[in-house]
Amino acid sequence: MAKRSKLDAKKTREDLIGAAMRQFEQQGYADTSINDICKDVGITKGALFHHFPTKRDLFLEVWTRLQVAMDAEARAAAIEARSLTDPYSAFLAGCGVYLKFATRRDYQKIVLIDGPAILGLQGWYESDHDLGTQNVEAGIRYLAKKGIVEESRVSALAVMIQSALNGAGFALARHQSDVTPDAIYDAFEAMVKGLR
Amino acid sequence: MAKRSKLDAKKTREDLIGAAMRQFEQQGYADTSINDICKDVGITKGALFHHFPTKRDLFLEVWTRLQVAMDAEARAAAIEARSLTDPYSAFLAGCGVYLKFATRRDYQKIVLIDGPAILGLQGWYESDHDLGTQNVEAGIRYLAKKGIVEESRVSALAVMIQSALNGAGFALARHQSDVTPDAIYDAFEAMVKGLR
DNA sequence: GTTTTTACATACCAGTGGTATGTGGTGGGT
DNA sequence: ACCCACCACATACCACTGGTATGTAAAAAC
Repeated sequence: MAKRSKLDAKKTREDLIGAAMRQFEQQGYADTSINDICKDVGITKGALFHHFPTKRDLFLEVWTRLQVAMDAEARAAAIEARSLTDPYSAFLAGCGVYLKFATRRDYQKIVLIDGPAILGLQGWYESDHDLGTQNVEAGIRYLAKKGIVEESRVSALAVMIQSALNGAGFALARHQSDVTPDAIYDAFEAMVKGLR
Repeated sequence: MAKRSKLDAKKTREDLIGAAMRQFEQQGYADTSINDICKDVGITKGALFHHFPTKRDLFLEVWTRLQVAMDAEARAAAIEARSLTDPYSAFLAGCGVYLKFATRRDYQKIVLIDGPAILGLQGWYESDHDLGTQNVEAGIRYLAKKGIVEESRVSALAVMIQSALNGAGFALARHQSDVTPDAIYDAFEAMVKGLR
């Protein structure tokens, strides 16, 4: 046992998050046991509970990592598109990134499916104020400033459009014959275009 | 112990479902223990596992009850509105009923939040084919027949609009100042009207 | 009237998340 | 150079969980 330095502690913490990320994605939160995660990392429960006071806290960390990754990518895409083309397609670009994440297995299982059940609706929206909502709402608010949608509808549209993208992600993950990525993009554009 | 007839068995079964419904709503699936439900009903675990082979099956029964109730109400509202006015407002009437359910605490907690985590995406859609999706899709398909939306977009629009209504229900439940029922209805109409 | 089935109760199990405590190495203060 | 508080773990233990195996008395079937 030569590992006691602070640097090694940081590493074990990251290992824990990594192992938890994998197992939460593959088996879900409920079917992932603390012991399994520890065995995966090669430590004992004492270590895990030293880094994370509860299983929920570990999950929250994993959840946050995914949200932050999504946020960064969406923000970058929106900013880039915004400077190149019109605000409308900039908004669509941001939505495209979010939709991409909503199709990913890990994002689905951890953020969209287990997230609400573990963190609760309160925690879901309180924890970092749900970066997904923030992004979509920022995009719509931008459209409102440009006069494309009505100011009073921004908040309501934001929650609905974000949810719509979530549902689209789920539908795509199911690989139903008539719900293809193209069909989703097409229908989404048709739905959003009507706002003008 | 005079209760052994089939009639009494039916009653205990209903009692179990009722108690489970309440506790699943108030404490969530994970924080509701089999023992608590049994204590509530006044029986032992042996009886519960006689009626439901697993905790998940009991949850599925509760989940189904809610879905069936929603389906009946939505179907009735849509049919009534359809015979009175145009297909478009008939569709809106059905969506209104679904939105009403999406705002209810029990429907939120059991069907929308815990449902996906417990049943999984597969089970969510397989169990009775998700009556919510069925209803929304039927409405949109009806609109397509009337030439109001494009036939090819029906499935994609269905999943997205249903999800949008879910998100709207959650937003309404949070009582945010700028997301009022009126704002939601207004924005939803604006979003759907654009499809024509 | 006997047998089978139903509707429970009882006793028990492995595994769970969580806690209390122990312990050896590390790093900062002097 | 020494000391000691603290840190990063390990160990041992806990109440409780969902689930099972078995028992049992009443009801239904024949």
